[in-house]
Amino acid sequence: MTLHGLIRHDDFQWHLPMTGDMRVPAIVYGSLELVRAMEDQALTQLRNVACLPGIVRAAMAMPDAHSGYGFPIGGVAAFDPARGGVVSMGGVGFDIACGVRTLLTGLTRDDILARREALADALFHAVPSGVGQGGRIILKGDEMAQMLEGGAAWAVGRGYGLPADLARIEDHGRMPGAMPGHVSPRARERMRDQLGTLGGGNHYLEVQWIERILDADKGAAFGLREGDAVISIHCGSRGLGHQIGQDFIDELAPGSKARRKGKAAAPNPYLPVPDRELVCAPIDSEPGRRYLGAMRAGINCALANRQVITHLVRGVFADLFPAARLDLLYDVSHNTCRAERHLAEGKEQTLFVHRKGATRALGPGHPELPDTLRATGQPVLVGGSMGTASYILAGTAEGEARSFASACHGAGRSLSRTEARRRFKGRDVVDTLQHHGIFIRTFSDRGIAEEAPGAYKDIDEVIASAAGAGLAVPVARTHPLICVKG
DNA sequence: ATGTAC
Repeated sequence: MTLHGLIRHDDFQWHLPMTGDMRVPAIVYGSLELVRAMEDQALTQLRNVACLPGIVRAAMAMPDAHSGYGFPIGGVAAFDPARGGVVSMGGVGFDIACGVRTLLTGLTRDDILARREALADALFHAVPSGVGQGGRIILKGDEMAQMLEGGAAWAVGRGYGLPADLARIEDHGRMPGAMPGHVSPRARERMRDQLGTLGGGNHYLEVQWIERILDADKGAAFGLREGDAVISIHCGSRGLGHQIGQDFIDELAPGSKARRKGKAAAPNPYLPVPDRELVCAPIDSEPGRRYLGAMRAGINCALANRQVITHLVRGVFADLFPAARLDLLYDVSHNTCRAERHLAEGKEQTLFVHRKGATRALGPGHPELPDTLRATGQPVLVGGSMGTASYILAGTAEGEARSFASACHGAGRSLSRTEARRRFKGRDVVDTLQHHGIFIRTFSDRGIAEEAPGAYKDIDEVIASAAGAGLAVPVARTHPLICVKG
């Protein structure tokens, strides 16, 4: 059958054949229900991505995909630098290295319930949240450049967290190749007091309990037990990542800001692209290398941010649950472009994989995994919407082969922020969730309305699709107890 | 996502 021009390949995979300027086909992973509900604009964007130079195999959409800036959120695309492949700001996403990390607590749901009000208040107090909010750490002198260069490894060196944390972070907590010199003064200025802050939008700090283990062996290997409490932190590179993306779009998209200011727009030989929002530069070009260097600095910023927040959370638990030890399960970014080795067109090659609202999912045996995770595959952390379940999955060999080792990153929006604000009232949403035993702490009623569970797809359906497509295997389903929301 | 516009 066909839907939106997609041809059904099997229960969870749909193909968009090459038409017009497409250089490769497009693939959408998802159940009939999810694909039927997918916005036309997300599919148009996917088709546009398939037109970009140097794209390899296919433009892909994960089951949680929806429309974004240029690329769909939930989009995956890999480019070959040797064939004019590009890097795109819209393909990384504005919030560079936005991601999730999950901490084990060794505590049970009942332990948390006994101190729930105090814990919710203490976390809300300890971790600054909200749009534009700064924190108590001010980066001075060379510290900004060191943080952008060193990521979570820098943070651990400064006493924020434990050396053992680093093995449980992508790239061991530090993305190599960062070029802080290509991060604008304005981007740095925005970050000056934002390290260790959650931000707004869909970012959160949740205490969750494991209501179901879905794969006993992998669950045990991850240290997960039914009834235990875990902590999930979802945030990114705050104003810095956003400013990096904006700076490069302004530079590379003629006719945007530079022209408005009366300056000559920087000549960009790489445009036109099918959509101005897909503005990009060849990986092997001066601006491409500069953006990659700045973007990698943005990745380190997000890794450092989640590391510092972890330290703040540990401080809270040290007060309220002195016996608890908060071990890091894993930290994954879901807005990145990474150079990775993949088997494509019959040979192993280095490709630049954009994952925008998509999670890397390495299968068992992958050399980049730490020894402790080598046998199970990479933990794939998929955050649900506020008040709904989240999942922990594991990467698979099939996923490595099919989707450049990528899986979904969340529930995925089903309503725009504007539409969500129109339909829901923040106060009501908080009351309803409280009634269901989920404690929300926030400064922003408006943010709550935008993030209402009803504005998101059904996470269970998304996970069933990712699992059905073989992209990752579900290991545990968690449910929120406390949610600190920007 | 975002000092939700400079």
